[in-house]
Amino acid sequence: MKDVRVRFAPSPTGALHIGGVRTALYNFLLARQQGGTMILRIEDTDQNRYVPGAEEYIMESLDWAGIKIDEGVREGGPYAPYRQSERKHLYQQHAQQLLSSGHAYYAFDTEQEIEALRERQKAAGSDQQQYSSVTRTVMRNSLTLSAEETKKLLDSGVNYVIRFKIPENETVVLNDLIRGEVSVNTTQLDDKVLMKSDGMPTYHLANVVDDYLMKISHVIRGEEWLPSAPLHVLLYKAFGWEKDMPRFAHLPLLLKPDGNGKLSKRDADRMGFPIFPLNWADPKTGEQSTGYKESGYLPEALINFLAFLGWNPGTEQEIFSMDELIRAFSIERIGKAGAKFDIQKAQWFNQQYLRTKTNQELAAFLLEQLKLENISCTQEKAEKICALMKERITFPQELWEHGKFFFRTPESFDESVVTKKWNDDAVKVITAYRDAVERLSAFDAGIAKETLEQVTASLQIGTGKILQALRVALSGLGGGPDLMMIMEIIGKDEVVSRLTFALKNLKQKVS
RNA sequence: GGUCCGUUCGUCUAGGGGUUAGGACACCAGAUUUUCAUUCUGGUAACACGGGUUCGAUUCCCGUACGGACUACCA
Repeated sequence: MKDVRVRFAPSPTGALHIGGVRTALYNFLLARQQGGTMILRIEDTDQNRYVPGAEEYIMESLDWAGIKIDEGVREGGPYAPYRQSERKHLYQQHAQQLLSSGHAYYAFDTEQEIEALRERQKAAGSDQQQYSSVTRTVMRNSLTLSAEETKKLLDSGVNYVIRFKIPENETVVLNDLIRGEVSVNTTQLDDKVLMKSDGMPTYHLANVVDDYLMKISHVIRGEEWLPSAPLHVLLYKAFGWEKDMPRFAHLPLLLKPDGNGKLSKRDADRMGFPIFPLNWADPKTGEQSTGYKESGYLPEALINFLAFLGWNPGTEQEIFSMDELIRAFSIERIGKAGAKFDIQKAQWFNQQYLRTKTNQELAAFLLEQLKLENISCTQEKAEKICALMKERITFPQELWEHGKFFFRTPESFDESVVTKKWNDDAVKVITAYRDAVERLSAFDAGIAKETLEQVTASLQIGTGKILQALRVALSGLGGGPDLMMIMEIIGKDEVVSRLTFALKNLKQKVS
């Protein structure tokens, strides 16, 4: 068996779509598992759609996701260059080869002429595509024109394209690793443009030439390519590369969470989740998009989630590290049907991965957030807070969002808790407790608790009755981590001052 | 319209000629947590439909329906 060489081949027309990340991932998993090579090829043959920065964005996104590239524009490699715009001469050369072997021809038709053809076909009620084995005989091309006329036209500098001459009435059989045998008759295929009038190849030519030249063993790509795969097979045949043709695997699509259809940026925006791995500012429209990274998703969680969208190991294990995925992955276990994108599942994975982080790792997130808020905090205190918050959050930013009270005296208090729990007993206990704490010389969670119990015992009021009131007085919230630990972290002085503040501000609530 | 691909709980899916059709997310309930979250336990919930083949089909075959992709000098 030949070496496994796979490629991820995005075109730099914007940010990398999340579906693209999954395609890259599957390629990467196969490569790593088989000790093969992962290639990143930039398919920038459409100059009109080129977006500056997109290429860098793609590479940064893959870096973040942990998808490592072995050969590519940045890494180099034995088959460089890896940017198609820099391989122009190769496509020219190969197109010439097809021309001389009779598998391709020049076509001089203008846009208007093609449009007219389309109209005629439509009027005739034909299902046939615009440029085919029957219609090419009535168009202006090197098949209908004499050699002299063709040469004259070529020399005159008029626009022309090179089209593939689809064989007549032949059944093309494709053996897809995921879908099995897919066959189509060539009468259904049209004479696709191979070389555009600007001298650039189309995807079809470039992809086949490059995959062959780069010795790609497996083409793993989205299902949207399935309809043109037979054309690619025909191209391999025309070049005489049939025996070196890569294996194909067409991945099921990622579908929108509700309704039907391919997952789009619109859907993501509408449902309020990211579609791109990293933040992206569209240089053309100026539109800003928030990425998975910036939304607080951990790369390992996203990867785990994505891996399971269309693939599963056949066991009941759900949590897989990249290494485990590499070991367990197989193309055979990729499903055929499209997978709806369920962001809730992604959140669950994130939560799972977040709690495997050490307090130290989590503290880094918190400290970073605090810096933005201009709040200083020691490493030790941050770690203590993280230990307390870890099991209660899904995203790292919630360390701050749900833990603001560790750093800021609450200015408002949860109304429903106040209404239900702020009563005479609570005021009595909290007043006495505040005074008792004030007299303390040492203070920690244990002492805080002991002191509280003494106070409630002497007032003959159940601790449980007033705990919620104490919590809302200290944090402003009705829920949260262990109250005694909160007090330990904010410290004695802060406890006293918060209680004083609450007592003063909530007094009027007592009925 | 045409071509191709697909269809198991709401979602991701396992399974496969005879199963109580399994798991996970989500949802609901109970327990624990004197709060909230976590955790634990339990629960609701699926083989698109119609014909075959077969002793038997959700599983194999053929249709139908539905859905999707493609149908550019875009990838």
